[in-house]
Amino acid sequence: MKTTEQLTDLFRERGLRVTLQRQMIFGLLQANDSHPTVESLYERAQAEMPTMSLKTVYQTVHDLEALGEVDVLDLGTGSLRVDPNVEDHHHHLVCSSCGRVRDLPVEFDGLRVPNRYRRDFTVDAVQVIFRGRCDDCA
Amino acid sequence: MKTTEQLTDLFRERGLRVTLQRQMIFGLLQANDSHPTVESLYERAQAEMPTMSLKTVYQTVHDLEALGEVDVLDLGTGSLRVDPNVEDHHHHLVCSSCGRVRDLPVEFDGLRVPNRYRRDFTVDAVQVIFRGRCDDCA
DNA sequence: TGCTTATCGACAATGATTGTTGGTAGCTTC
DNA sequence: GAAGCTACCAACAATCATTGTCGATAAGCA
Repeated sequence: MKTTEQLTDLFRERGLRVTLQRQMIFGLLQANDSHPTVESLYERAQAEMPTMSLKTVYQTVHDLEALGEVDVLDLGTGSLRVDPNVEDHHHHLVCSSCGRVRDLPVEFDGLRVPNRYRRDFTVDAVQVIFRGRCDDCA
Repeated sequence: MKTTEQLTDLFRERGLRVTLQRQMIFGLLQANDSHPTVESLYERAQAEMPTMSLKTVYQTVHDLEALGEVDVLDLGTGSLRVDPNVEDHHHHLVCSSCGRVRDLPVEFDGLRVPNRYRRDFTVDAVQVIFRGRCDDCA
């Protein structure tokens, strides 16, 4: 995703207002590869800004998603994960127990739907999820 | 998954009781490749057995899952999908709009997590989801 | 500086799934 | 075939993540 300054400009260009709350959320997501849940972003934000509301975090995350600055992933862990790395296409390794997520580079490119199975469908994305258990949970 | 008769035996072996409700659900899942939601199974069951409860469908589906007779999938469509095809490993093509699901054969076997990314993790499954739009939704 | 309106925070509502409970009915044993 | 044990049933309430509503506030523009 872009830097906080670039996001500020981008939001204003689109007629969106840049508030302290939003700037804090921008900051929490910068170079964050922990795939945080919305709830966990909220907790971290609230520690510094006690009036932050959960709704505001959801709202801002969805605004960022609409601008293509983050991916909001459902990895089957019960809640959505925010992934600010939209630059490098990658896959995910997920702990089935605690929900921890690790990014994986795409070393097996060319995953395609065989032609005869494409009928009636326009395919536009592949998501690969490896599931397992992290050492802390094993 | 096994036939209704085989499932009846299997349930009894495990000390589970086989009721009319469960047999009806077994029947609804036989050779069903539509990846139904629990809710849709419930609706179909209720049409023939008006007293069927949603809880019973959830319960039975989870019992079948525990016995390895169905997979319960979270494909990001908002509700769980029941997949009775546990025999042939396969992947899925999902319509982002209506949630329709099609099975895909595994033509790209050997998807592996590169060794250096496996540290601290024991990987035991891969899930590949192709996303797109079906013609009805396009 | 003042105005317009997007955003805020508080609260209630939704939808999918699970917990609880008294009564019922499968299965086993005799 | 009858009796008893207990898993299962259906109805209801509760939970969790997420979204809708709304009056008050403050961001950005003129």
